Amino acid sequence: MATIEDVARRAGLSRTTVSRVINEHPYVSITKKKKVMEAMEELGYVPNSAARSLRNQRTGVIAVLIPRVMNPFFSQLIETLEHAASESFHQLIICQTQYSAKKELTYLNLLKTKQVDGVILTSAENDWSVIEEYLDYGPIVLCNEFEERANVPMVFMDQKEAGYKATKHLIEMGHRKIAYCCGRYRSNVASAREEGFSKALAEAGLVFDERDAFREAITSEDGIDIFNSIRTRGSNRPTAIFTGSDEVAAGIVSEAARSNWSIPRDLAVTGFDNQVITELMNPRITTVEQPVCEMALKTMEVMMARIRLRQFTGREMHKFYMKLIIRESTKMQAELARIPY
Amino acid sequence: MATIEDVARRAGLSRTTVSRVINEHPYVSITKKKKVMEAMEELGYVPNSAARSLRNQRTGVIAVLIPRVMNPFFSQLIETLEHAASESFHQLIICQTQYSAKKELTYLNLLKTKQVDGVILTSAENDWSVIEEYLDYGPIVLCNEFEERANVPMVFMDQKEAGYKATKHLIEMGHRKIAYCCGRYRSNVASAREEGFSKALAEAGLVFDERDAFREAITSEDGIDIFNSIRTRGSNRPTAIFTGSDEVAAGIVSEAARSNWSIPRDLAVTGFDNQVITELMNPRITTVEQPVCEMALKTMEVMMARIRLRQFTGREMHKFYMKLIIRESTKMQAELARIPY
DNA sequence: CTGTTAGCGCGTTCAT
DNA sequence: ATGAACGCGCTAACAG
Repeated sequence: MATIEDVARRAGLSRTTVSRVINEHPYVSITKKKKVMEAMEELGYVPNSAARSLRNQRTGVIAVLIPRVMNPFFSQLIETLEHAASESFHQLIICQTQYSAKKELTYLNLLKTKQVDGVILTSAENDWSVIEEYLDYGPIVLCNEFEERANVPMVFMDQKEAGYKATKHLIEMGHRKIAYCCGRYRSNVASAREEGFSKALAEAGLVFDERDAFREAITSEDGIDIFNSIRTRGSNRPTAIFTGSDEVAAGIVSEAARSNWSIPRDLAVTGFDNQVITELMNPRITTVEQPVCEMALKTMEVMMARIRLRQFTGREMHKFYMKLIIRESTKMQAELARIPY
Repeated sequence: MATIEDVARRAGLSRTTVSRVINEHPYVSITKKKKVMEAMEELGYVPNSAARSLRNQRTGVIAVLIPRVMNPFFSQLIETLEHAASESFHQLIICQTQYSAKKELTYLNLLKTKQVDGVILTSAENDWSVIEEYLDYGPIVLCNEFEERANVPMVFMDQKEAGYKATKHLIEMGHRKIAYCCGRYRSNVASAREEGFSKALAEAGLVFDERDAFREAITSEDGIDIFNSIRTRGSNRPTAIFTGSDEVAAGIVSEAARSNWSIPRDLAVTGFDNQVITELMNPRITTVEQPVCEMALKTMEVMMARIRLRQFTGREMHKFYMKLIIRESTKMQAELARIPY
């Protein structure tokens, strides 16, 4: 491996001059600059990043913590985050917490060990008081996740509004008994959605039956189970279900078809995230679209600012809003056709 | 930030002793070891990884290059790879090439800059002759991708067999005119599948009509387009289609339902990868299952060996085999029911 | 404009 | 069993 020293010798100059060329410093004569470039070329020289990090006290790397890459919402987020990062000449490293608090801490340690300049947290597994301590070592930005007590930037969607509007839509479609379904219980995201759901119900004078709550639904298989538990229930079944995940919704729709239920007639279903699968199912699934790209861009913008200013603490809220996409899983085709566009 | 020096002072010992404790070196008395541990605890000391990398000439990080995290085949691969890496006390960094040759080179440069100890390549975008040069800087292991000329370890599935067996299944179901569909043209993976496809056709005395070839199909939307191009073709339509992607297959099945075609009666469809969606579509989709976990484990095992031995070149083939999963998109439900299990 | 020098934090001889 | 000293490769004063 060629080092900066080798390049300097070959060019007949000092390390400093070579370093200046690398870092596009002014005050280097054209001729010497050219000499250095040639030497670098000939030796196939590339700066050693560990040495640079050590010297500069920064790595140019940002960690994004997500639960799992297989979750399409998060992988879509990553797509945009990465693009934005490279625009700012930073690299992204993607860390999967697998919903494990311990793994999350392992990755937060990247800040301590100086392997990354900042951490983007999309779904906190640990209590905020635990996470907060890492702010001594670098900036943390919450994206998607939010936390009342947190003294850091937060970029998130109004989840309460999402729960509210989707549920209100179901009510407008004539449903009076609506089931609720979300992923892990203790997430702020889930509880905000539930608030919105309850608010819509309350406004319509409806009651929320705890038997209609499913709070551990993540996969399409969970959706299948939920459908069957509804189907086999004798009387007093819900006629609609709000879900916090397109995959779960797809599982419900799929299993409903196999049981010869007609959707939305026998059961109306809403999903969440507007993933590809919602358009492939039959009927297509009504869903909540999140402004993922805008959120990702804002997140990176805020992160860059924090890194630049070395300002790790300080609350900052950036709220985004959803869009309800109405399809056949909640509205009869005939009704949809009547909508002018 | 506390450094090793701070810890040494606090413990009233030398840096060397502290370093020995950190690296679990023998020849440190119990008492002093305890003292060091205490000092580290009190100061919240964490070793600086840049300094360690610089000194040790290794980072403990491995890069995995994949086209996109949103592709479920690759994200599943990553799940297992990451698990295996952490078992070997290594970290994984996930790099998306976005099918861009230029981006791929950017990431291969991580080897040159010593940011990673090795690179796992799952889908090569550049010609092998270009990639080969990076072998001067660290080990490269091909996983999923393969390349006749490559002098590195390759872990892959027999794609030709997959194309052959899936196609043979369609022939056994009575089809005589079968369409072929794959992703990007110039991939070795795709061409091996096509070889198998052609072989099955040839054995049955069937001809491969170029009008039945679709070679740019990646997304479910591509599947929709393909279905419509088949549907609107007047006569001489294929009665079955082999695809190299479950998403494309799902697009076809979905659009077929909307056009009131009956699958598999009007068109039989096979997918690839056994993704969740194949079980959610109606009918469920026949597909090829790859031994993803086994391949990931072998890949990491081989990578660790190469890193340990500092042996970057040397061909090594690890071939794995597929499993055909037959469902209703190729076989009438009545027929499937007759299969004993 | 250019070179000399002094660390960044750590691990490892080589002494003792 | 412990410590002193060197250098991994790079950049930023400082001096010219």
